[in-house]
Amino acid sequence: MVYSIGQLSKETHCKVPTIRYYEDIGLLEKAQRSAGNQRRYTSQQCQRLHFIRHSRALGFSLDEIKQLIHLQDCKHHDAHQAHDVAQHHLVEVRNKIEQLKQLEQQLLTMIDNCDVDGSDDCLVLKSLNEVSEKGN
Amino acid sequence: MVYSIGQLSKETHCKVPTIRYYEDIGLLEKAQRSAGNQRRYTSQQCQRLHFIRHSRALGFSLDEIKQLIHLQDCKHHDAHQAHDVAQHHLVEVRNKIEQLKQLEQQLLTMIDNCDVDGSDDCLVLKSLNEVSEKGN
DNA sequence: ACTTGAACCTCTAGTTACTAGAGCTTGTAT
DNA sequence: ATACAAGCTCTAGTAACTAGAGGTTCAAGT
Repeated sequence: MVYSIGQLSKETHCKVPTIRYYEDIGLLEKAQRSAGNQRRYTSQQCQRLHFIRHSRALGFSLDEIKQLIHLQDCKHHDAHQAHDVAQHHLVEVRNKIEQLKQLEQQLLTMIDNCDVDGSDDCLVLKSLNEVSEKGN
Repeated sequence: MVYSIGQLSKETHCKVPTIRYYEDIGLLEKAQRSAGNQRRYTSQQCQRLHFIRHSRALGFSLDEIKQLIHLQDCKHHDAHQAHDVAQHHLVEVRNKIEQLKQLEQQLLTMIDNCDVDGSDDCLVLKSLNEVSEKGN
């Protein structure tokens, strides 16, 4: 099976300029070209792009994905390196969730305070104007 | 009270280049200048920068903050517009939390599967290679 | 008054992960 | 043979800053 860039795009739900971008930064190897200089992809490359998109959907950065791909290509890697990358990413995701939950609470408090008040001024603005001496 | 940019930076925990950046994009009004062309800030501007940093800490985008500032400056605004901006932001934060929780689950599953297996290959890579037909 | 050095100035470019557009060429179907 | 979709390259734009170069000003100490 040989794919044009448009076909690959449909297959992987990855936009055409994004595919070219991945090639530019060396995440996808340079595609073969047709007689007229158009990109032609193999199933292997399609598989790799699936891997990249799947990883992106899980929130891995392009840099992390580069590492994962390297681990895949390097036969003699430590079995647990990919595991470590994933583990590290999990920790980051959990931190992010914690941060956002705190944020949610602060927003809620702000909005609720405003609801209680029947006055002309929205307390949201007042609340944002209060200098929080706590954070850093 | 008059502040130099460095003093303002300390007061607000906002880096110097960031303050200049905010001025560039029109989020902070242009500062007065000393005889030697250095920026001089008033307490009002300090207050405004506090407002901006506080809002950023709550995850508002610079665009949203521009709206909030406009609401503050415009005397005859609808009392609930700022409320709406905050409410909308809250929804976004909650969506983000939901997404991240799903992500956390997928990562956990991936990592756990790998732990169970005692083989040479880390299943994290295998897992990322599986084409998920579900997502879009 | 003079000197030193920290803090300031402007301007350009880099970061992440793409996206959009201009202007041109190729592939394919009729 | 011709039309037009799809491809090509290259540049620039997005968000929210950050870093660096190369030069100027301020304030404190002598």
